Amino acid sequence: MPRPEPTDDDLRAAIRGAGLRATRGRMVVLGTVITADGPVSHAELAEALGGFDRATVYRNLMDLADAGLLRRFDVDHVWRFEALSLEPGDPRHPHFVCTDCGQVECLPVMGFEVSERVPAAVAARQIDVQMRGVCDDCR
Amino acid sequence: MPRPEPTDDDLRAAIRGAGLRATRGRMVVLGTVITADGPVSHAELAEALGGFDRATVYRNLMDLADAGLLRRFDVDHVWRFEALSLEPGDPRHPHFVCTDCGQVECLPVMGFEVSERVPAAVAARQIDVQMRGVCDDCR
DNA sequence: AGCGCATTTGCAATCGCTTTGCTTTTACGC
DNA sequence: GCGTAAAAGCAAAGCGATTGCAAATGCGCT
Repeated sequence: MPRPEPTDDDLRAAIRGAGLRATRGRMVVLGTVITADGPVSHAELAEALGGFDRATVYRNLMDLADAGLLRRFDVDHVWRFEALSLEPGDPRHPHFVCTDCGQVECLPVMGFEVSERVPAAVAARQIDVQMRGVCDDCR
Repeated sequence: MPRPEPTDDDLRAAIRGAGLRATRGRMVVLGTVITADGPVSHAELAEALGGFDRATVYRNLMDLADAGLLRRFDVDHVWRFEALSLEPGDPRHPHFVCTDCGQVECLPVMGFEVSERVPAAVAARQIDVQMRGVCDDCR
C-alpha cells in the first residue's frame, strides 16, 4: 500500500489535472497520503505536517477528496483518507479496524458470494467494507 | 424491525439478565429503541424521552450496548443504536449501513476467501463485517 | 516580467456530538 | 429496613469537524 515517493511534477500534474491549484500545501498533503502506511486521519496528518495550519490541512484533504484524488471514509467518528489507486477500475479494498487500539489497516480485496437477498449496492460491490476485530498486536 | 411493545417484565428481565440494574431509565431507553422504526441516535432519544437527562440517556445507551442488548453503529459521525434480535442465530452476520439515510439492515452471512496476508482475527472469522453504501430506497 | 484576480492560507473561533466529574438518589441483596 | 454500590441529575469539558475574515499566493494574460 505504501507507494514510491511521487515527484513534485507528478503531484502538480495530478492536482492541476483535477482542476485545483497546485499549492505547496496540497502537494505535501497529497504526497504524504500517497506514501502513508495506511489510511491517515486529519489529526495525524496535521501533526505530521508541522508547518501547515490544521484548518489548511483539513481544507486540503477535503478539496483533494472532493476532486477525486483521495478517498474519504468514516471510521468511528474520524474521517480517514487514502490515495486512490491510479490503476483502472480501482476496486475498493476492505479495511480492518482494531476494536482495541483503533488501528486501521488495508486488507486485500476479497471475493465474496452474494445471495439474492442483498441491497443492489452490495450485489454491485459498490460498497465500502469494514471488518472489525482485535488486531494481531492486541491479541 | 419495529417490534411489539415489550412488557415491563420483559424489559426488566432482559436488563437484569445482562447483569445491569433494571432502572426506570434503562427500561424506558431499551423499550424505546426496541419499538423504534429504525436505528435511533442519542440526540433523537434524548429529545423523545423528555423526562431524562441527556447524560443519563447517553450512559444508558452505552451501558445497554456494552451489555449486549443494543448494537451501536457509526453513521456520519453520529452513533446510532438498535436493539439486538432476541432470535437465536449467528450474531456475527454482516450489516449494511446506508451512507445516505443511516438505515442499517442485516445481511446474510457471506463466505469470503481469505488470503494469507490478513490479521489472524480475519483469518479466523472473529470479526464483525460492515458494508457501507447507498441503500435501495436512496438510490 | 508584471499585473490582477480568484483562490488559498493562517489565525481565531465556533459547532455539534460525545463524554466526564461530582453529589445526590436509588436498586437490590441481605 | 439497612447498607452499599450503582445510577441519575447538573454542570461542564472534550474532541473532531467546520467556518469567518483578512492576508498571501497561484496562474492566466499581456
